Amino acid sequence: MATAQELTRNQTLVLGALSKTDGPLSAYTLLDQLREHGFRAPLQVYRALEKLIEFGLVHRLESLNSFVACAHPRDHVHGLIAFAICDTCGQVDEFSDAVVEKQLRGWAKDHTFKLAKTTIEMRGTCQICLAA
Amino acid sequence: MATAQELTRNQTLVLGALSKTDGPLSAYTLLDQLREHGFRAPLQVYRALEKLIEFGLVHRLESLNSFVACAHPRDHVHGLIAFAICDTCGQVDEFSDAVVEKQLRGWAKDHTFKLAKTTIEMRGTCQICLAA
DNA sequence: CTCTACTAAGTGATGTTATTACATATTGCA
DNA sequence: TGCAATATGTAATAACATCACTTAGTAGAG
Repeated sequence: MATAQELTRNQTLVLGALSKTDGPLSAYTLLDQLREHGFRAPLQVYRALEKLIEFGLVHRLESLNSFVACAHPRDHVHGLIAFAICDTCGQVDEFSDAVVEKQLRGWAKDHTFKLAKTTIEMRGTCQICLAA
Repeated sequence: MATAQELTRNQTLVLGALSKTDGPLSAYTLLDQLREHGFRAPLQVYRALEKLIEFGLVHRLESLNSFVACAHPRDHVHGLIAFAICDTCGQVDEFSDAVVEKQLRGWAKDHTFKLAKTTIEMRGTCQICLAA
């Protein structure tokens, strides 16, 4: 499997755009931002995203239909990841919780459910926006 | 706030369609099923869903862009709900886990994050499909 | 070296999900 | 009755995602 060392041009461009942005971006926002680099069609973005997600460099936020660069790309195998998304400013906080992971894996084991992927997304208001 | 006793015609139709179906339905599938009852436009479905979700009678599955009838509509105030979704047969298992809820609420408290809504969705293969 | 198989990329069309904007109707109640 | 609030109808459009087909690059087998 390819690693971060061997990203293609399109993958590099998409990851770059996500990395320099302080929050999630939709596929079409990415497309618009990358038009100046030659992107013409949604599929160019979606294909790059698919690989980047596979590599663990990008996460998809299901409740937002958007994408963020992974906050901890060095940790090759971080377990289950949770997100706290501020509905006011759009900031995303990425974290892991071993207890939550243990509980959910336990449920899956108890119910003979073969877990492929888990989504945990908390929506609300972040500290900064609460203060403002 | 309205309760299950006072659903409008459209809400009743949408909830009925979801209830008699053994799995999640998309808004447009609901629309198609309800055309014979006079539905003509997506908004009729989305507006009914919005209210039903507010009433706690329906849940939205973010990772599927679909909707399911609540498995425990009697429990007025069940806490945080998690879903196990079989990617093979589409079956959805709805459950609560007090420990998970405690952990996530704890994270929110520690980070002064005002929690509005939490999504937990596990994707994988259910027991029945594993056996098959 | 060159054939083949595989992976990546380009392009247009299309499919799917969700909302905006505006008009009309119904309901609860002073 | 008449007002306010809620619900509904309808068309258009926006936002998100994939399909089908084509072309190009790249790595290994022979």
